[in-house]
Amino acid sequence: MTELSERQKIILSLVIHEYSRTATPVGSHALVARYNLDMSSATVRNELVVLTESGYLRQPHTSAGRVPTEEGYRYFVTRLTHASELPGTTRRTISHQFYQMRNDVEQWVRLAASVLAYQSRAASLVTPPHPEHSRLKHLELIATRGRQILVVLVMVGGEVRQRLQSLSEPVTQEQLSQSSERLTQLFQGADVNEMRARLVQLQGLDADVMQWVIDDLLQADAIPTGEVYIDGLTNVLSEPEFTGSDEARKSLRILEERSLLQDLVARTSAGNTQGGVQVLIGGEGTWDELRQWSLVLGSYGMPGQATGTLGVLGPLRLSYGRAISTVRFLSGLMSDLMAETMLDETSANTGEMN
Amino acid sequence: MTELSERQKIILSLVIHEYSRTATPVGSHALVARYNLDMSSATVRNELVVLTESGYLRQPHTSAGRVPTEEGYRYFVTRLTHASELPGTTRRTISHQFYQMRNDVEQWVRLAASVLAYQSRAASLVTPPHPEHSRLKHLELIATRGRQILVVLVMVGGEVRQRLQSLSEPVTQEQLSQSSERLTQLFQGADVNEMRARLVQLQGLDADVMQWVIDDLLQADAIPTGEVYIDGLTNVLSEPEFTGSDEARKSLRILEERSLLQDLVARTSAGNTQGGVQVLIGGEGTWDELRQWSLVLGSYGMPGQATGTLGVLGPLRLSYGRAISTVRFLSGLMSDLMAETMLDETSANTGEMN
DNA sequence: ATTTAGCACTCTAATCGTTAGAGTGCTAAT
DNA sequence: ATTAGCACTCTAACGATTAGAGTGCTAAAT
Repeated sequence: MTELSERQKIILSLVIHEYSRTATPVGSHALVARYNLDMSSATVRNELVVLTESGYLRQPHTSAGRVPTEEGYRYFVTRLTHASELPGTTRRTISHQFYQMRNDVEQWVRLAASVLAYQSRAASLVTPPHPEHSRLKHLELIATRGRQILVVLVMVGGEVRQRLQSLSEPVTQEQLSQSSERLTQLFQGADVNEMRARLVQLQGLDADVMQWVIDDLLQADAIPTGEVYIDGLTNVLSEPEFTGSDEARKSLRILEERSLLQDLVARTSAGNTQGGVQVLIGGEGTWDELRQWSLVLGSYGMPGQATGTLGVLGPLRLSYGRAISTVRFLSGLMSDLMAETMLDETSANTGEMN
Repeated sequence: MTELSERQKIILSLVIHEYSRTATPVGSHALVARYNLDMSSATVRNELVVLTESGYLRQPHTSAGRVPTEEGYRYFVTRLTHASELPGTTRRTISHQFYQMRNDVEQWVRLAASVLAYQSRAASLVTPPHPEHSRLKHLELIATRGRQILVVLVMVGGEVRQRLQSLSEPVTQEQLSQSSERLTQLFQGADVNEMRARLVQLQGLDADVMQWVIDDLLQADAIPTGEVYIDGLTNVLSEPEFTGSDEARKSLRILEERSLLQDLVARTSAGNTQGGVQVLIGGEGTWDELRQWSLVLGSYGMPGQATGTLGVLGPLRLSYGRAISTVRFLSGLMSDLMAETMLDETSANTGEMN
């Protein structure tokens, strides 16, 4: 509501910090003792009353310490401008690990999930880069058996898609190779719309193939992203808030509700933002399943081309500073790395680059 | 130790069944009441003494009911010959779902994990099919930018591998295409050994490329399998044995120890076997991390070519009947489906088929 | 020779006061 | 404005008590 004094802000931060550590309500005495505050517990107590009345703190019961409310966390996160960076040595170590496997994007995803989970001491989730507007780079048709062929699509940006299809009648690898070459020539750099526009000019095998390709790409663009890698589950399962059976345990279901996560990841817009990083606290009133969770989300990749999402998932008393700085760092690192390893050579044509 | 009487076997089964249901020690009265046994609790009690002395049951404390020991489960599983099949309607539903997405092997894996978790009410794990002895079907080189090229390998069986590589000097797509065609001609149907043998005949770009291909395949064959899909975590997390914090919660770590799972999956040989399905109970003395878990493992695919593993992971009091029948059914279904969709057309050359 | 009824005994888990301690809010003094 | 002091509150821990489920044994019944 009303603006807080500087001292109140500090006390709020300390309460949040202490509660993050201990997961138990924090009282005035404990605060003064632990942080060597040069004021008395009574003074702190007075401030706590204000913070409680403002809705940033809450008392489980009359004679207990204070617990941050979702509002409290939000205020704290918004004010968290100084968002500490990761230490230099850590940054270098992580960069090094990524450079080690710069050839295998699939590996990045796992590495990112692992690093994120370790650094934030919470669960992490990472999606592979997903082309926002796929453009074809190369098309290859390969005979497998009888009337079955394998369609391999290489997209601009390096993504490879494959699909098995049945033809109405058998063809030779010879024919397939010719068709591949023809279609690659014709549709190189094209996106779905352009393909569809030019589809009418084709006939026979070529037309069939391009119809499949279009279907496949439409489907791929519609689904936000295939898989969500999750790591650090045990970090979060051992937190006290997820040991009680009823409400708490039910909320673990979100770890399996991939669809929910995809939904979430899709609209990385709601909630607090912190230097390119989104912070969702307690589901923000919208996602009921997330009432017990906080989510720090970032994205990586090249906007307009291929992007992925990465994030930290933990209890409300998540260590936001650490989570945010790690997400931000990885977000930048992976984006740089992507730009470096697979620069888009069609950008000249499309003019999408600035 | 000594052979059990028929009645003792029945009672053992009932104890296991009841304990599976309730997760609490089962006593003589409860057994008689619940299963309408036409004998008195005293008689049952006498038999329970025998079963306990034989090591199949155990008492948490003097005046408690009985709990099955690992030995007890093993005996029970071994004797479980009648291994009930899944009901016909269920089988048909599942088959239908698989046929729906017969084009996308990646989807099978997820579907299998989902079905397995649902049917067994436990966690499930499934690995994608992994070629045991990869043979090249088609090789494609694609220019990306400057000196970077994308190497796409299509293996016999349909697996597609991709890898980004840097050349020492730039080449045109023209050159790459020629090289692709040449190498595909030359190495079609070859496995790693044959590639290595014929590598010396090559030079320049071709030699470089084949060296990468060999490296990649060696690495791929060495790692048992890339990813292990897990589903149904919440099924297992809500079980009472995993709510206590100490020993129990620590054992959840195995869900993240992908390496352990891969190790396990690799040697599908130890432990009890039940019609092609492996049953590991309580780590079988070898895997300490699995002391609290049981694992029902099966494999699918075409032996000698590409196989994957699928299994159920749950507490010791897992519903073995259900788990085994589901694993067996899926194992067969997926094997059939694989054979059907991607028959190996080089088998004539290699003579590996019977 | 089994099977079973009966009974004394054991152990857990739930219930219920009791209490120590951490914390609050208020008032009066600094 | 801050703080010392104090009465008050509420939880969580502790201990004692008890209901109930279960056992093992003995003696009677089949």
